[in-house]
Amino acid sequence: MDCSCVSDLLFAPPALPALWTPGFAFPDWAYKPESSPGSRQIQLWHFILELLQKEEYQGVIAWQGDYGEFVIKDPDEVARLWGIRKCKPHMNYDKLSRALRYYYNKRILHKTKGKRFYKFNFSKVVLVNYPLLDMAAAATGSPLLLTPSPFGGAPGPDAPPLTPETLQTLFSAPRLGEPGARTPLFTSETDKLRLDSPFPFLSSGATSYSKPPGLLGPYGRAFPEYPWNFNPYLTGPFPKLPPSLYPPHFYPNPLASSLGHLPSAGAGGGPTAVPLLASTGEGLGPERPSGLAAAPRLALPGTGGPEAALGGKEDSDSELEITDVSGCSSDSEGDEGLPAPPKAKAGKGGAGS
DNA sequence: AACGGAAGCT
DNA sequence: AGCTTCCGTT
Repeated sequence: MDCSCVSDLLFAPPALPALWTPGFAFPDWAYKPESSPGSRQIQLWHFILELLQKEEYQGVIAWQGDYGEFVIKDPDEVARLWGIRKCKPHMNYDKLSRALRYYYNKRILHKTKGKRFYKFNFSKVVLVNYPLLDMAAAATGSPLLLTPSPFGGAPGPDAPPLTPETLQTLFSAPRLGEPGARTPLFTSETDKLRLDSPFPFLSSGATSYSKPPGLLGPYGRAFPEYPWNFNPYLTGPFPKLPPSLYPPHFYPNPLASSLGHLPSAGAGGGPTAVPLLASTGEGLGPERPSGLAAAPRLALPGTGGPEAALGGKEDSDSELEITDVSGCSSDSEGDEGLPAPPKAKAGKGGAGS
């Protein structure tokens, strides 16, 4: 009750400027859990997403593999961070992974080959947060939404099912990265990138999609460029998170302060009402070469040095960031002054898998 | 390292 | 409901 954990503070009424258009700069669903009925606390998948979104944690957890795949490079650290967030000092990977396993049934996550490799089911995540979309789609017959079966009944060219471009248009994202270099998105070749690829997960949630060979091609392409303007591979600087959601307390990231407002491209009367569609998540990502994992990260827009954000130091990340459990009251756990020392990652240089 | 049952907590 | 804790099994 009195755990004055910051997670509670996340609730703080966003002093969001009118400039902030939910659904635009960053997928609204990414933080939806806090406000979703039934769960006022941060959810694990959300936290994971959060970490994945910050490059500081690349040595700990990072997108890797295809679409929504990520790997937990440093299980202990992830667990520690999670423990801090939840005021559960005794959290460990064993427990955390149990929670992750519960996601299997929920179809939010599933395991992929490789140790500590998991994969997000974005569509599920979106659906979870925007059940209305589904209904709206059904009701309005909106071409944008979940297309029942990409095959056979696929909408014609007239009613393209949610192509990235559609999304792009709808939620035109301020793409910080330059157009050509790392985010070629949909070039003539890629623009066929639509839902002609398997989309089983929508209805079945079965998640066994296969990538569209045609457009994915060999690893050589850029990032998937997710719809909703959220590209997991591109821990983009701009949209980032609304400061109010991620208190500096947890993420002393200069970004926060530089984010007074967001470059909501679609601003000016965009379709804010309906944030995004649930489909695509997995169907439309080209693959990402592992080599690109460390692709040049975008620089922060204008403000504070990007350097500050991540600094060149990946080593100190864990120590710099979330280590503060002071916000947690002891009564919520047996956490006495946090026995867990700022675990210095001994031989963690490479942070490799 | 991963899985999943079982019980417990909030 | 969403974990957390614990644990036997693979």
